[in-house]
Amino acid sequence: MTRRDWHKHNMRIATWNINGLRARLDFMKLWLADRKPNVVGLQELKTPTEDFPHEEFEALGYKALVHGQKSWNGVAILTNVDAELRQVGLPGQEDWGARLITAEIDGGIEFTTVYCPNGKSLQHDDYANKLAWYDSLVAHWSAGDHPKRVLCGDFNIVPTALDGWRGEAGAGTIFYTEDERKRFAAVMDTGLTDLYRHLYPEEQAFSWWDYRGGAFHRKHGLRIDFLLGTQAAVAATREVVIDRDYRKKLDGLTASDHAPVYADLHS
DNA sequence: ATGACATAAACGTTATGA
Repeated sequence: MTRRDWHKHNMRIATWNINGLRARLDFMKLWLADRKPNVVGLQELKTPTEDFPHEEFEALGYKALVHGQKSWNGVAILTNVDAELRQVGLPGQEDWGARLITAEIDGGIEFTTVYCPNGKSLQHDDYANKLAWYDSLVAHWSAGDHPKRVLCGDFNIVPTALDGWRGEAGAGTIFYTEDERKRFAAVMDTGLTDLYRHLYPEEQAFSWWDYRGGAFHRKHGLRIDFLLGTQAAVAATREVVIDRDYRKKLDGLTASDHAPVYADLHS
């Protein structure tokens, strides 16, 4: 079996909010070499598209499709298999940052990664914008059609009490509001399943911890980074890992405040 | 206590993040 054929049957896909591509480059290389993912959705590049360091990833066998911008936001798809760009930006929401990119992956997966708006606070205009951005995401996603689709990224919503360290006490506060949870449910209702939660219905596992106040060690985290898939993707999923070891400092390098999340798919 | 950390920005202070 050639390497190309192997990838048609076994695919490791991932999502990772890296909190600054240029600041995280050396750390990312260690993770890529260790976990060897085939497709990675990245969020929060904080880098203009034209400054993306393609050669650094090409040296590791990856090419990148990039939707960046200066200072903030920015998404990309890294692949070591063939991929074709399908969509750059969320239609109707281009003014709210570089937050969506889609590629067709060799082997038959349509792969989209998103960096959903944070919202800042319930009183802030960004909160209403966050809800509107989700409405646009649902409309855009519903207009598409592909048998094997993955929507992954940093969703900035805590879907259930189990997914946030504050549990039921968080209800009604930002990330935990009914309005946000309705939007997340609307995304799921387009025919998507949370790959981690599907395999581990009762586990409490977080993908983000605040840098401040020793949140990681105090287990004050949130699960806000998701790999969502259609039934064909769910059926192919063999394992899902929230890679919390890579939320820790490594060889003196600072980690992102988000852990990578990856899934192994077989077909 | 709106702090704590970390990142980027023609910057030594401010905006953003979740």
